[in-house]
Amino acid sequence: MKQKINIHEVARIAGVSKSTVSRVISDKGGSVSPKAAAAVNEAIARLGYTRNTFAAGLRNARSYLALVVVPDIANPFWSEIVRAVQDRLEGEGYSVVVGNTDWSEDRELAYLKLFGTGRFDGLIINSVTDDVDLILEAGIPAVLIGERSETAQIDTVGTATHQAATLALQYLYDQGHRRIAVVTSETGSERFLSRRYTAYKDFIQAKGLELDPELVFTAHLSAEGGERLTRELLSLPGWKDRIDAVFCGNDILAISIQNSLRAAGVVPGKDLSIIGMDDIPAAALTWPALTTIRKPRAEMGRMAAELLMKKIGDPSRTPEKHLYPGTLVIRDSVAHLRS
Amino acid sequence: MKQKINIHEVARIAGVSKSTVSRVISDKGGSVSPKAAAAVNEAIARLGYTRNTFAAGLRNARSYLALVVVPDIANPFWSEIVRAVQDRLEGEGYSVVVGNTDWSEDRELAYLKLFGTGRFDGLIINSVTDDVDLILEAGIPAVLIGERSETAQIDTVGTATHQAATLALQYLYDQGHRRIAVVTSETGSERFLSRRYTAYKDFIQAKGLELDPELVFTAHLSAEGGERLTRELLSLPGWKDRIDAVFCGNDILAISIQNSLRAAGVVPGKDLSIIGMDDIPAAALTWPALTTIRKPRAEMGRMAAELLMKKIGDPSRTPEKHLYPGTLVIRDSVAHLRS
DNA sequence: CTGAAAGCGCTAACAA
DNA sequence: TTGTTAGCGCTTTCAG
Repeated sequence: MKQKINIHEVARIAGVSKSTVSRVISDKGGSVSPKAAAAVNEAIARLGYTRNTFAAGLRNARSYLALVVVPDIANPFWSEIVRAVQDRLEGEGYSVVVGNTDWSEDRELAYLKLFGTGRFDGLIINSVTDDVDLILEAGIPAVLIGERSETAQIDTVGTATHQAATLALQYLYDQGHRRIAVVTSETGSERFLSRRYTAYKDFIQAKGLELDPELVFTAHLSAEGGERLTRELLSLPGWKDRIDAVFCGNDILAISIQNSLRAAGVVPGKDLSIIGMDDIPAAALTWPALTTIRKPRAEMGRMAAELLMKKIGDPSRTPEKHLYPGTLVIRDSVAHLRS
Repeated sequence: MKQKINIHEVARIAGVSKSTVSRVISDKGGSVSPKAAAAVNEAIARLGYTRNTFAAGLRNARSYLALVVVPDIANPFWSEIVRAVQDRLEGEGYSVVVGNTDWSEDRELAYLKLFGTGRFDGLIINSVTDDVDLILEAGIPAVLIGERSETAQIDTVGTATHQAATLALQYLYDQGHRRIAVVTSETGSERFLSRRYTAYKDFIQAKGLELDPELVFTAHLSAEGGERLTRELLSLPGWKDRIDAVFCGNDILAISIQNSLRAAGVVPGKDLSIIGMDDIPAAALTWPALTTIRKPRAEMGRMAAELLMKKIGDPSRTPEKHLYPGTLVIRDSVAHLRS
């Protein structure tokens, strides 16, 4: 891509100066006569000129590049959010780099370091460590995805975890389940764990049920985590009489548990009810189809992108927090008990 | 991120000239005395200096940014390849931008256009359109993933589709299957379709079987495509006597077909055998677990990254073509027939 | 509304 | 082995 055509060449063809060309291409509203603008645009079109991002970046310290860091890009929940971010940001002239942490703090730190090289204008992140201070100190224009941090200092897009969890639990309850196990993330911050757990505890109490600590599990929110958890669950003495439903941290986990259960001769949705969270596409394809809580992924991604644009445009802006409610998607993985 | 610390400042602290600092940080092997190098490195560490990529890019027309374009990032097959590319390239000081085409030619073209803005040094792509000419003409340093193009003009990493397909078909044959349906991609180039189809045709002929055109299906290689295909398949008059196995274009499709079949009361792996291709993680988790052909994803991604680095380093290099063989992974989705 | 001119931070000749 | 110097292409005062 030998690119000899630069702003100077465009100016020459259009019969104006470099400055005028610059004013036209950087739509900052610099005053240019319609005639001059037209001439420039024509020259640009004719030459197939594209502005050199390095030179521009060197001047305005803008890379038009955003970094999005998620824990698991192979999980459709995240890939759809990333997609939404991409769609929105690309419309804004931005490119998006996707980072995958695999729930690893080290990888997350590596991405934060990569950000430090000054290549990116902004960051959208679902933090594993939840180390907001690091981001705040570095003065990085960032948007958090996930309702983890309590900080009001930083723009956040998330789901109302407590509401969503309660929704799931209430449905299980309505179907006659009373002995409900809960599985939360084994990675992630204490705070995060406690949010889902808090909803669980609150619910148990509100219904006047008894909280059995052995019914509170943690797992890696992945297919492998589901297999491991199932083994753990089935090895609980007398589990059949102690558990009639499992509320899972996400769909990937829920589906994996379903499969593992069936492999062990337990029929999910009949012998044991399963409810997930996220409503990834696969949830509708499993056997039985998974009952779960849907989160508005596209909307969340779009909003995250939106907030980032605003933040980059005005770094001193007061941060906003957008929490979206979950909705119940009823399928076949929860049995109806007449208790 | 006010970054006042530049090469000049480093030079001042280290007591050398800007050039010397530049020589140290761009490890091109410019001759620098150990003593000077040490002083520079110390100054860099002390000031927390990171080189301004725009300025550097402006000089050497290098962005240290690579674009990877795949058809479906939510498919673990692709996300693992991307991961491998990332791992390799990040070690080289590169960042990776991931593009998702959704099998859409328009989106692919949009990414090619994005590349044209000069932001990227290189491209790794699984082309939907297979429009290699466009890439070639633009003189883009690129590596193709997938065995589609016949061109020897461009570096390519892929799987030996014919070999892999034959492996699958032979296994079905060995298990006693004689009426084998095949499903290839409905999108993608004619050439691509014909490659898998050719293997099928060759196999049928080699075994002296009769080719039934109605057993040749095309589908979108996705979960939705699988549902649709299953309906199509089950509506084939007398399918029970005409098909005893289905060879699928990829695992996502195969799994979806399994689920759809079961929903229709047909037991996969018993009433109808299914064999996939890719060996994505989910293949081991389905019910029944999917028999499939494994492709060396990580190795392929690593090699693609490798080739791209070489190409960027020396654009006039003769392109290489690396085709990896598939291996059979036997699980439970293929019945053993005593015919 | 437009043009001239001064760099942004870095690298690569070229000299020393 | 080192330092000096001239830009890379663009934006942005500052005059006009």
